[in-house]
Amino acid sequence: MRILLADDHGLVRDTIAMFLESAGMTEVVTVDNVDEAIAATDRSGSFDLVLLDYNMPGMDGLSGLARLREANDGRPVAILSGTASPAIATEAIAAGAAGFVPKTLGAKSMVSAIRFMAAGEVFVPFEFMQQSEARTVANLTERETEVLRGLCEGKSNKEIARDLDLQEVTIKLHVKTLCRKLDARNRTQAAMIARDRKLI
Amino acid sequence: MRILLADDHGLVRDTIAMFLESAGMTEVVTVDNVDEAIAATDRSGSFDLVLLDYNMPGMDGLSGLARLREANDGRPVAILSGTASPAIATEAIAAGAAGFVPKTLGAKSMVSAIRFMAAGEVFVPFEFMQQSEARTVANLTERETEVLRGLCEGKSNKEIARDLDLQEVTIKLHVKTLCRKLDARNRTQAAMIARDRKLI
DNA sequence: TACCGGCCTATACCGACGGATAGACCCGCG
DNA sequence: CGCGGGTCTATCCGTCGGTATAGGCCGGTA
Repeated sequence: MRILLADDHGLVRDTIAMFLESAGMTEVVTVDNVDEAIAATDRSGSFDLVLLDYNMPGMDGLSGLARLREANDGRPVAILSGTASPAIATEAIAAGAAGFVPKTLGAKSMVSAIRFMAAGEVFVPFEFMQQSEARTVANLTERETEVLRGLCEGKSNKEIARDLDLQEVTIKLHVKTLCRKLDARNRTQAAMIARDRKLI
Repeated sequence: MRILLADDHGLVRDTIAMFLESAGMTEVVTVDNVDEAIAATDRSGSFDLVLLDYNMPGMDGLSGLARLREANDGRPVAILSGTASPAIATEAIAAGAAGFVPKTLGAKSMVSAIRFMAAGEVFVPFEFMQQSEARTVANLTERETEVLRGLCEGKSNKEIARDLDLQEVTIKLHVKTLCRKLDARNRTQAAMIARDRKLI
């Protein structure tokens, strides 16, 4: 199996390459930027799999991915990254990546993943995607989060007041401060924002 | 690599087993129910990977998974299914499954997946999880979905009316029917339900 | 001690929302 | 043709939500 590995961190690149060769990959070509990667495909034909570091000279977000996909004649191109988020992984897949390999993956697992992607399947580690995406907590007090929970359940101020054993006016107050903190214009938008940012 | 394959469909079971053996698995034991699977682990020790069909005598949801996990000394046990939903897959992983293999997976990919899981990683096919989960559409008219979209953006009736070039009263009407159709008590709950059921 | 911030309560106002009812238009279908 | 469903509009009314102002309580801190 012929692999092209593009990563600008020399140490990472070389150790991965050595491991892949010892795992039985017939040829592992390494480069340290996108342009060289394209040159490599021109020189020696398309690879069974191309691994691209997400943070690398010339990548420019996902446009480097598109260029390599074209250069590799539509055969699988995957993204490799130590830092990227699940959202970026999803974008990459949507943009046609064959998979997403976080550098936290174990070496043996990486080999299996590479075989998997070379077979034409899409690979993304499950536990990586389950990461709950930063959860940008907006400095809410305990009361406010309780009220926000009620909002997200579509309750009225009166109901929330009853549930928390408070007065309705108090809930109104909290809702107002919640709207200010979350930059929402009303309770509905506050609830939607809360769900988006997963701070329920 | 020693594999235990438990599936009550004889044809599926035998073809998968033959393919796995031809792919270099040293030993593939096949059984057709949970009890026999446990007996197999007792007889010949733990396996590198156990594959359990989700719909099989004795499975009883995910309790069969728990029994096999114990019987296999904590080594990987994965779920195999042709029908189960992404939600069930997520549950299975949460319950300690090593992965989830839909029967739509290609044979070569399945072998890679098995190697991956045997290496201790959690495997779930990305495109399988992306399936947008039924999208239980609640028979909404075109207008209603437009209004619902506005609701989900936290807009007021007046704003929605302006955007759709209608009168505010009309929006009120649609909001009311939306609440009835979605079984919501107010706009906020309607918006949350819409998001949950992914019908925006 | 005095002060501050988080929390709770109260009163009051106004606009928005939710519900009911009713009339009108257009279009497809039996 | 009549009928029903979807759509838009209108009026009315009660409730709820959002804002403002003002004050009391409590725990931590300068």
